[in-house]
Amino acid sequence: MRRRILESAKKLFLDLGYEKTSIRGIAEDIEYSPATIYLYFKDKNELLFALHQEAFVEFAKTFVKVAHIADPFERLITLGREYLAFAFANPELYELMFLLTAPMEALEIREDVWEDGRSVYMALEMLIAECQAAGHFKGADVQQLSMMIWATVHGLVTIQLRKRCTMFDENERDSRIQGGLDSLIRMLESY
Amino acid sequence: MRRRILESAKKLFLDLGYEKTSIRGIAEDIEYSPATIYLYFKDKNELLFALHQEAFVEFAKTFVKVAHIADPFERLITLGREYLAFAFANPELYELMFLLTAPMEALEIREDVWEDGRSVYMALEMLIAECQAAGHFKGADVQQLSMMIWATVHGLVTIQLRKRCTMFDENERDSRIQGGLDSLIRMLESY
DNA sequence: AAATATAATGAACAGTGTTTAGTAAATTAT
DNA sequence: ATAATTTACTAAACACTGTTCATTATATTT
Repeated sequence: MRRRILESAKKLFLDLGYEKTSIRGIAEDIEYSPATIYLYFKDKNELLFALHQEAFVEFAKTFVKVAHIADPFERLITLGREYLAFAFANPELYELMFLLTAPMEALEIREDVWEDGRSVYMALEMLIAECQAAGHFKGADVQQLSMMIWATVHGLVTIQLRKRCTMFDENERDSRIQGGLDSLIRMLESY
Repeated sequence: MRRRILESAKKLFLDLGYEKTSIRGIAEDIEYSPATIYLYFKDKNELLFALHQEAFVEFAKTFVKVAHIADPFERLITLGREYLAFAFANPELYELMFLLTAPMEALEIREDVWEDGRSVYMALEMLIAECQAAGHFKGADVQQLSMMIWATVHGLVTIQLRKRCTMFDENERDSRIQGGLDSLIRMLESY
């Protein structure tokens, strides 16, 4: 039953977005009463946290996708592109993972560590360390550089998802965002 | 009256955060009925859009604060630091400006251009063009670089505000974020 | 003074997340 | 086989949110 709820929630969330996905909507979709949801999930935040975890499973495939690339720097660049591609192909999943407050509130109540975020971030740090070992980023602090790289791609996605590139014409927004990524790549190349 | 509503809304929003600020709460604070709010604002989104505009007035002081710095590159670096400082000193204002969906929805209904965002972004672009004219960022595309720089600082703020640096110990989060900014500055210095 | 405009409201509507006492069905114990 | 217990589910209600609208009181104009 828990599975059914999650599948319905995911479907509605992807179709309608976060704000339009209600407990009642999910209950109606699975043809149960709203109170039934609470037999399986403590509250809505917990439900969204479960979806957040599932989104990370999907997202992890991005890392798998680039794993075959032998050169660490090439892998990093491709990962950056794949990160943006994933975010724009799955905006709702990206919101669940990195923007919505609900999942992190659920985690905070539990006083649990954010294992999904930690493991993905550590993978990024290790990749950047690998690049450095291969001769890139001379003299850079891996931790700082990792944060900077993540912040940049995350910022690009966020600016787009939360509609903060509307100062540009519609036909120019994508190229502006991609241009930001290109600029990052160029800087990393010349580091 | 419109002023009173805005002041109350701002106060409650800063005190309680976005999710806890309701039309009824504002109405109670000014001792009027909730329906009165709608005599002055079309809906909640419009109210939040008005606050969004006020937040930009505050934010613009960040630019004024660095304007006296003669060297454009120094000005840019200081602006970056002030950007983060502003965001962390005024998280709710930053949310209104750059994260919440409500203000942009109000703008979209109106089919208006995002003048606040545009003017601030253009100021950034001009500052970066000025740096380039002074000899920095050789060969860089100003538009791309501007987007990249904004995305980075915005990403850093967003990671913090939306609690996505909880994979780090609490006593290390600030230094990780600041480290990301330091990394950006270092890269800009060596560009 | 009468007519009109303005400012404000009580009540209600539609919707949201959540809780709880109760019920029906399934399972276990006697 | 019957009684007791457990499990799965729900109808109803609560507290709250954003919003609308017919109505009323007050101010202004004719």
